[in-house]
Formats: sequence, C-alpha cells, structure tokens
Amino acid sequence: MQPKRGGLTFTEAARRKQIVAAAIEVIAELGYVRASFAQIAKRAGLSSPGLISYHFANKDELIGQVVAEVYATGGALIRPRADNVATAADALRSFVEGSIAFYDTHRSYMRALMQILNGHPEARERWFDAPNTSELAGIEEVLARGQRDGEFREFPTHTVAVIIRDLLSGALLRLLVTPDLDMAAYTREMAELCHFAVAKP
Amino acid sequence: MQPKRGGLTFTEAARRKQIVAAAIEVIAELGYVRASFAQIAKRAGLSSPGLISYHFANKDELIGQVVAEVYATGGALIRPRADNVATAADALRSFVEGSIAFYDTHRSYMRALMQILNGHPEARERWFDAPNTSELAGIEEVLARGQRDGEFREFPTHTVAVIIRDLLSGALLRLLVTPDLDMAAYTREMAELCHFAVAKP
Amino acid sequence: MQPKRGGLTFTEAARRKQIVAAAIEVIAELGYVRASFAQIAKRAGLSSPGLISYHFANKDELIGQVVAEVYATGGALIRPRADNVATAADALRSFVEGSIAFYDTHRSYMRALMQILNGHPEARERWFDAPNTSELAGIEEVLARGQRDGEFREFPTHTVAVIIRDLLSGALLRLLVTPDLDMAAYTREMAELCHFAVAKP
Amino acid sequence: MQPKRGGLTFTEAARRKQIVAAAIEVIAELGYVRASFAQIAKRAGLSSPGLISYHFANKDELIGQVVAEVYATGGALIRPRADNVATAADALRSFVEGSIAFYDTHRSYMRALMQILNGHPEARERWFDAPNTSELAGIEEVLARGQRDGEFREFPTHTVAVIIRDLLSGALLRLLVTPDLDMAAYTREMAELCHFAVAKP
DNA sequence: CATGAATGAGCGTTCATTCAT
DNA sequence: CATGAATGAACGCTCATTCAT
Repeated sequence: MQPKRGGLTFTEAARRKQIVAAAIEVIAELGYVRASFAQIAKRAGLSSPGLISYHFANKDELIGQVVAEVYATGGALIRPRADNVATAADALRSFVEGSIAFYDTHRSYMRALMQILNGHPEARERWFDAPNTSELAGIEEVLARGQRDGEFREFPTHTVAVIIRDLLSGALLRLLVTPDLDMAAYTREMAELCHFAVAKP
Repeated sequence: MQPKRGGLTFTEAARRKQIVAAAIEVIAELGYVRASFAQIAKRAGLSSPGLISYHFANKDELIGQVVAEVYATGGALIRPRADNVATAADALRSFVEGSIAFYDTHRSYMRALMQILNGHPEARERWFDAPNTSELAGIEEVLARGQRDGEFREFPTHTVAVIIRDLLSGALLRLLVTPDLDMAAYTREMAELCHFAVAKP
Repeated sequence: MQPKRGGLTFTEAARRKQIVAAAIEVIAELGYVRASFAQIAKRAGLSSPGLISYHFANKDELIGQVVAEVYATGGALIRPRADNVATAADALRSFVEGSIAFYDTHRSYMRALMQILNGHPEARERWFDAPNTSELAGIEEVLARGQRDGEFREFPTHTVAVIIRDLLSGALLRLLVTPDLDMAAYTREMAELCHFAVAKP
Repeated sequence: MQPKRGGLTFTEAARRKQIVAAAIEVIAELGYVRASFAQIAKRAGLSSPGLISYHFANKDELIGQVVAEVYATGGALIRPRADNVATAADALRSFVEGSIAFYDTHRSYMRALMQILNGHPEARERWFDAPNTSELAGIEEVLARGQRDGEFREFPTHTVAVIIRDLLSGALLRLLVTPDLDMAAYTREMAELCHFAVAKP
C-alpha cells in the first residue's frame, strides 16, 4: 500500500507534475496548436502519448492543470509582496512591479497561458474568467483603500482597475514579443505611469 | 487575354480578395486553429478547398495576405487623423483615440490578427515585426517632436513609445474580451493617461 | 460540369455504393466491432481510411446507409411476391417463404444487419424501429384481411403478427448459425406451421 | 496453504465468481463492445483492470466463463421441470414454458449471452455449438418419444426440433427488444403453437 | 495475492495539399 | 479557371495486457 496525497499515489502525483511541466514547455515553444500529446510525451520522456491519457481524463483536464499551475505559482509570488506594505500606493506599485517581475521570470509559463487563452475555444470561460475577476477585485480594493485613506484622487475605481489590469496585459505581450527588453527601465516607467494615473495631483 | 493588375487578371484579384475576406471572418469567429480551408471555402461560397490552394501558394501566403489587409486598412484610417493636427500632444491623442476607434469598429479584423499572431508559429517575424517597428518609429517621432517643441517633459522617447504602444495592446485585448465595454469612457481615460504620462507637469 | 443524381456526382454515388458494399462484406465477415474504416477501406481497395470520412459524414452515416441498402433490397424482393396473390393465406405463405428466401440468398446482408443491431448502441431506435413497425403492420393487415374473408380463425391479430415476425427472426438466426441447413425442408415446415397457427381448424 | 477446489483457493474461486457476475452485468448493460476490463473492474469494485488479467488468462477465458455460468444456471432451472412430467406433450410444453420463463427472469443473463454470441468472432464454435447440439438432442428425444407413444403425428423429428428451438430464439429476441411484452399471453400462444405443430390432428 | 503504472496498437476523424479533367 | 476526388499524416483517445513491487 503506497502512501497517498489526496487520493493520488506519490508516483501518480509526480508523473502528473512532470507531464504538466512538459506541457508548459511544449505549449510555450510550439504554441497550443502544435502541442500534441505526442510532442508533450516526447518532451517528458514518456514512451507513449497514451500514458498522458492514462494520467489525465482528457486534454482539457491537462490544460486546466497547466493553467492552475501557472496561476498558483503567480499568486504565491505576487500576493505576499503586496500584503507586506503599508500604504495603498505602495501596494499598487508592489502589485505592478511584482506582476511584471513574475512575467519576466516565468516567460514560458506566461507564454503557455497566452497560447491556451488564444488557442482553446472555451479557455476564457473555463479557466480565466474566475481568477481574472478576483484579481480585478483585488486591484479595485487597493484603489478604494487609497481613496479612503486620502492617498488617491477620486475616480471610478472599477474602470481604473480595468485599465491598470490592461496595462499589465500590454506589458506581458511586449515581454513575450521583445525578449531583450530593458526590464528595469520598462518596469520603472510602468510603475511611474500607474502612480501618476491614480495619485492626488 | 484579360487585362492584368500586377500580373493578376481581374477575376484572379477578385477571387483573392473574396477569399481573404472570408478568411478574416472565419479566423475571427472560429479562431486560427479551426479556420481550415474547408471552412473558409464554405464561407466564401467556393465549391472546393482546393480552389484556395489554386489561388494561394499555401496557407502561409493566405495568412500573410490577411495580415497585410488588416494593416493596410488600419493604416489608411489612423494615419491621416494624426497628420491633420497641429501639436504633438494632439497628434498623440489623435493616434491613441484613432487606434482604439479602429479596434472598436474592426473587431473581427483585430480578432483575426490576434489569432494569427498567437496561432502561427512564425507570425511575428514574418508579418508583424516590420509594421510594428514602423508604427513604433511613428510614435517615437511624435514624442521627440513634442519634446523639441517644449510640449512634453523629458523622458527616453523609445521606452515611452513602447509603453504607449503596449497600452494600446492592452486596450485591444480588453476590447476583444469584454465586448460590452463602455468605449467612450475607456477611450477618454486611456487618452488622459497617455497625456499625463508625457505632458510637462 | 458533371451530371448529378440528387446532388451527388456520378463518381460520388458510385464510390458511396462501393464503400457501402465493402462495409456489408466486412461487417458480415468480421463483425461490427472489427469493421473499422481501415478494414473497410482495404476491402474496397481504397488508399486510405480517410477517404471514407471524405464520402460519409461519420461512421453512423455509413452504417445507416448499410441498413437502408439491406432494407431496400429486401423490400424490393419480398413485397411484390405478396402483392400478386389472391387470398390472405397465400399472402402470408408468400411473405414467410419470401422472407426466408431473402435471408437465404442474402446471408451477408442479414449477418451485417444483425451485427449492426447488436453492436451499435443506438441501432434499434435509429434504423430498425421504424421499418420493423411498418413490417409488423403489414403482417397484421394480412391477418385482419384473412379474418374478414373468413379464411382465418379468430385471434388477436397484433399478438399473432408479433409471433410470426419472431418466427422469422428465429429462422434468420438459425440460417446464420447453421449454414448447411436443408432450406427447402425448413421453409416448408415453417410455412406449414404458420398456416396451422392461423387457419380455421 | 489454503484448501483448494480444483486447484483454486477459496479466495481465488470467489474472485472469479465476482468478476464473472460483474462481467454479465456490464455486458448486458453496455453491450459486448463497451464491456472493457476497466468497466468490469469498476463494477466489481476492483482496484485495477490488471486484476482481471491476473485471474483469467485472457479476455476469452473470462467470456467463456460467462457463457458457462449462464448455461449452467439455465440448465439447472429448465431441465428438472421437463423431467417431472408424464407425457411427451407435457414435457414439450414444460420445456417451452420453462425456457421462456427463464429468459424472462434472467434477462441480463440472456442479453449478455446474445451480446457475446454476436460480438465475439468465434463465440459460436467455442462456446455455443456444444450446448446447443445437446439441447437440440433433448428436444428431438422428446419428439421421438411422443411419436413412439402415439401422442405426436409423424414428422422428421430433427427438422421440427430445430424449428421449435428457433421459435424460442425468436421469443428471446422479442423479449429483449420489447421489455414490456405481455409475457403470460405470449407464452400461452407460443405453447399452443408448439402443441399444434406436433400433436396428432 | 493485489496493485497501479506502463505499453503500443488501433480507433474515427480532420487537415492542407495535389491533380486529372 | 474551376472542380471534386483523392491522399496520407497527424490528432486525441481507448484498449487488453504486462510487470515490478
């Protein structure tokens, strides 16, 4: 009898992690369309694509795990940064800088995420809407706090939260398209921009 | 012998336009992956997918024509707006508002473009890098003019041009994902943001 | 422009017939389960299983055509025999003898039919219930006519029609299981049995 | 060392029975094609399809055990009924009624049997021919006795035995296809029919 | 005895592309 | 110029079976 983790054997859990990692790499490099079970299995060193079907109910389950892994990793890195700060302005700056830093250090993760979002016909509703909404709510909360504390000027918090979220989307796209970008300069200017956008004049 | 346009007969040119238009629609609606020759042919009212192969060397040539068509249409609508203004600040605002307006009125064009950028393995190098570089140069030129004329504060024109370009990318993504967005408000805030980002305090 | 038959080209119609014929043979010989597109294509001399998908929307459409072909052939051979007789007793005998004769001369057709009925999860509702109901109605009509004309004794026509239909099912099973059966004797006895079952004592 | 039954330990024998029972249920419900080891294992509450391979040499051995189980159960219920009667006519009626009653009370058994007969490529020769021949001999014996005792009219006993056997096949098919059949009426008519078929006028 | 991980062949289907007519 | 038939590779997935533990 092997010990288990939430109904999964040790080896089962390890295999799943291994396959998810290989899937991320392959999707990031070849794109979602070309990320077939055959390619993923080859990357993971598996003998047969059928082994992936053995460990995941179907392709959607695997892709869902990929998305979950990316969001879990990102959340674990970005959220704490924003929690350990005093003012709302610092929280906002922390969130923006943390997000861009995460995008920078996890480019293949983010490339895979974008590929899935654009390649899978129901990706948004299935895996993205919920975390995006919650992320948006987090930004809006910080903005509202800043207004309550008198740090920020008056503006419709929801609309500005959306715009800040979109700034980061644009930054991510840039990062993926221009790999040799001067990250320090880019991050600094972007943080400044966000600051100007919300701070009291 | 029919009269020709650049080596193409009238009917040939018409057929190509028709196929490109159908391809844009299908890619925008079904995504790049599902935009098979069969689907495009059906949409264009053609009798056979083979006819597309007859008129285009291969799928890449067709996709390249789609990209070219989108950029040509966008350039024709956005550039004149920015040319007929006096100050650099007005040019910048005109460019930002014009871009978002174009995204808004040509959603299927832009959706197709994004699908191709994300779905085709070599889309960026082949079709996107050149027009993007030239667009970036245009923005940078306006920014430099603004600094020369004393309208804008000092900043590294290239980095800020990149950021402004990315703001628009983020806006485009938002537009495609949130179709019922309040465009007027969003555009206004975005333009303001760009203004704050570059204007002398 | 090729001439057409109901929207189908000559060659298209010919190919479909050829594939249906090959499917009947393969299903009869290997059983429904092993009757893969690969086997059918090999039997039909096609270069690729994909060609079957080219001519039929999916496997169900092909199987449906097989069933239709068998029923059409059977109906064309059995019905006229029963129409050209005077009395209900003769019609019944004609139907029974005709059915068994058809089963005998079209064993692979009937074996394929039985394989589909047993192998396809929704075969009965999709393709068999309707023709079976209509066949049953035909038998019942003959029985009712026999009673009206005073040839047959009184009995519940529906129940007896069902039993006669089941007699033929049993005969078909026998035929498929015992290929070297003495058909003449078997048919004679079966016809006698049906006669005894309904005739006035 | 555990005590054995024919080379099998107690647990071994119990496991085999359990697996055979699950196989019957699954084959009856899903059909032979979909009755995979995975489904049977799930139904039997086993942890792995591999366990079935462990207890049975291969799928054929399991299927053979299923057939044997059904025939054993049926023989144990039908034969005694026919043994405890005086006349051949009563024996025949008893056999017919007993068979239909068994079919009726063991529908999943019979459905599984039919699925195997139609789904397995060599089912008939391997598992069905022998018991069928012996059953046929039993019917023929009753018919011959009836003729010797002057109960039955003259007829070729073998052919009529075959036909009576086929009547039951037809009844079984009907039963499986029309679950809400009026069994009492159907059985009565069928028994009458058999009586008319053999009795002296 | 039992388990779960692994294997590799085969399934139906889609696809861009070719080619004779 | 246009057509429709054909091709063969690749896709996600299921299956009976094997085997180390």
